Amino acid sequence: MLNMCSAHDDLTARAVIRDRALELFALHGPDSVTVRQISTAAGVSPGLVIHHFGSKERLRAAVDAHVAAVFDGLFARAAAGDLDPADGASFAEVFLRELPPASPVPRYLRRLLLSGDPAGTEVFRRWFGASRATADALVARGVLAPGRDPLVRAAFLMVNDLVLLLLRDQLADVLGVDPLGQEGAARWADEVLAVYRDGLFARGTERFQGTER
Amino acid sequence: MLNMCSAHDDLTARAVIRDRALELFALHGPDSVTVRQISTAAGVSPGLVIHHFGSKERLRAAVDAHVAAVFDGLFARAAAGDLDPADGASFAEVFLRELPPASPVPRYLRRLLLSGDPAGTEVFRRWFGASRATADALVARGVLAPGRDPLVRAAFLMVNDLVLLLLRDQLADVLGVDPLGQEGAARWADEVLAVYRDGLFARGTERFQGTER
DNA sequence: ATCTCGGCTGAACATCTGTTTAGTATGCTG
DNA sequence: CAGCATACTAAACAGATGTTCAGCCGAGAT
Repeated sequence: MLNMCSAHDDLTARAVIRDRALELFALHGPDSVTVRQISTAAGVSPGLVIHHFGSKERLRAAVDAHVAAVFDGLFARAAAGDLDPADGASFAEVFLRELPPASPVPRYLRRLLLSGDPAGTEVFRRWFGASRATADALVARGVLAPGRDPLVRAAFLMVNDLVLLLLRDQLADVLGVDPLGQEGAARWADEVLAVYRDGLFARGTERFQGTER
Repeated sequence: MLNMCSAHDDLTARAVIRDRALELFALHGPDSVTVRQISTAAGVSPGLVIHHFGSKERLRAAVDAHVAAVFDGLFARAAAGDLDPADGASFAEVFLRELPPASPVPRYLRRLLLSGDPAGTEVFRRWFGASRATADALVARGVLAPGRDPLVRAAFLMVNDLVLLLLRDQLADVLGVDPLGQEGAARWADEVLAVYRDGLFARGTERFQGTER
């Protein structure tokens, strides 16, 4: 099984520091994490962290770049058709399945997107580009209706997907089931597809949709 | 001089400190903001901040409570039908219209939700409760179809709305227009309503829209 | 063998952190 | 009036923070 933790050699202390920093940053936010916490988590001295990255800020930038690279890889594989969308066809789900179960990357992405960091904006742009591309493809194949405002429609579909990553914990709280887990994802996809298929409003024809899945 | 500490805020230094802290917390995150920054922003000494709130952590809690109270007020007014949903019927839009244009509250809410703070979870719960109530009401009036999974459907509708607050900046970036501004909100609501009405998939009956590509 | 060099450490550095303390001014109450 | 409580400040405190520095260690080159 291939791991996307690093392109080349992996066990170098530099990479260990970066990975531990990623985890801690994702969990508590970069500002609340100290160099000493990172260094002890990586089993090295605080000085070595600075020695390798120059400063805490540059370490943060390196982690940003690393996460962006992970997403680049995922987008590239998605564009190459390497990842089968399966049913549901949700980027978020596919990505989550592609990463290790306890990967800190999604959590870090939340921080990246909601903090307004340029690196987060860049990932968002790329994600949107991919979303738009697949939407266009589905429209070309006659599956999706383009709508009057394809740009906005693509954005709408994308954030409907992305929001599962962002609000996963809160949704799990009120729903009582993890919307990205086994059962929750099924229920969520079911309902979303129902809306996408039949719309939201009560129709004159009584709601009787025999189409079971 | 002014009266002593009272829950009913006005120009008391305590309230000023709280408000400046809210702004700074919303902008940079509570962990990156120092007591001294807050005190100079409020025009007081660092000691006074501690004198009034006991500690920085308790100040943060006070700000959380204040934001929660603001939302409580909005929810109460919404429940009382005091806010007209207008068209589009988006909670996020209505709330944003109700707050001062440069209010730090939405930005603070983002942090609250992403940080997993209990206060954020509480606001989310309340928001979901309100969402579910209005959804139920619309179903009872025969406007909305309940769907097979009303809980999930209500959550879906709610986060479709909430995501505009969370990703406003990123969406504005890729769309080229603020989705909560004048023009952007209209375009967004148009497209969302179209999906909610007609669904997403190309129907047998072709709708001719053909201008693009 | 020596030399060198990069990974690495331990202790120190200056600065910044939240908080405390001592003290002042002012208004309220007896 | 004295007495007291409150809003507030200036200065200091202990500890944490990011960073620097002198030096150790082991491997590869000469």
